[in-house]
Amino acid sequence: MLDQIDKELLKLLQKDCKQTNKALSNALGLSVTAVYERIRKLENNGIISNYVAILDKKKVDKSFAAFCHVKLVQHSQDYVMKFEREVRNLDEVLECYHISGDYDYLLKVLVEDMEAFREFMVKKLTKIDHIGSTHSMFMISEVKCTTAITL
Amino acid sequence: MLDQIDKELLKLLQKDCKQTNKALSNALGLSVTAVYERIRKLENNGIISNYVAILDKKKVDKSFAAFCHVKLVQHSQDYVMKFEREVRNLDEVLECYHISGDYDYLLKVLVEDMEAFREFMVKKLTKIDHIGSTHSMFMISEVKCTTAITL
DNA sequence: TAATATATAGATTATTTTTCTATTATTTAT
DNA sequence: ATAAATAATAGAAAAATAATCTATATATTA
Repeated sequence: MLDQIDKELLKLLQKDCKQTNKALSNALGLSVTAVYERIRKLENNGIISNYVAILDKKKVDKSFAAFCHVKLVQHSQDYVMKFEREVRNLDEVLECYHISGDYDYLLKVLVEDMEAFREFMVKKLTKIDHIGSTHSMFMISEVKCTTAITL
Repeated sequence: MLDQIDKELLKLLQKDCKQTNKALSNALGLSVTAVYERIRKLENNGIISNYVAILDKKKVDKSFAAFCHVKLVQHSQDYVMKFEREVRNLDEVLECYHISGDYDYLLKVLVEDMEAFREFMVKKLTKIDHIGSTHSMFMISEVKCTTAITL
């Protein structure tokens, strides 16, 4: 489905999606139209889901990251649905996964500082019903953070 | 530093960075030039760090996510530096954070399936020197996954 | 309040994307 | 193997967009 050229193209677009088709065509050794058609196809079949601007966390004063484990008191369909819906609406939560192990969920939370995190926990996360327990870990430093999937 | 218009603009660009300046100008009630100049400034001062294509994990057959805790045997500058350098070079590791708590690091690993994960652990991660212990959790489902920071 | 700096709008130019047509590869069926 | 059909590519033309420039308005500071 994806040939080697597509993979190379996706690698380039995952690094910088604003480079011109001309630049991409040079890098790939294709014509501009060939690149254009390949991108259009990748967009249409949903392999490329969207194009986004990535911000510098420090420069926008959101450099405090926490990872929160959450356990629900019960796992009824109802409680699960409600929790997931509410978590999706929390701006501070960038990622949330249902995971295996001692806890049910792992959340990646991004705020300005510890005080903001405390506020988030007290006023938002633990206000969600049916949360049994939580356990948080704090980011000391970021070693790697990319969105690029290697194909 | 960032006024309300900038924040609104960044929100739009974090959702879709390929919309035209015309579309942005309509949404913001500004002229195309005003939008253009604001974006240029946000790029130049590094608030926008880059523009990337986001791929559909399932469609590129990388829907198995794992979160690995890693503890080093020692925390000498040397071991730490070496571990971090090697982890950065692993394509399967999209994110790696030095964190507080029982373990030293939390890694987000993305591969095709459990077998690929096993391979990753045996052949790559645990091949890195000075790793004391690891503990992995597996994603059962993705509740939320965004790159957009709310300002 | 005047002087300076900053932000905006509208018009123009340069680039880029998109469309179109023709040609070349690749696949499929006979 | 070969002809027919399909898909991919290239180059040229048209349409859309980005980038630049000049002038005007708005805000800041001395």
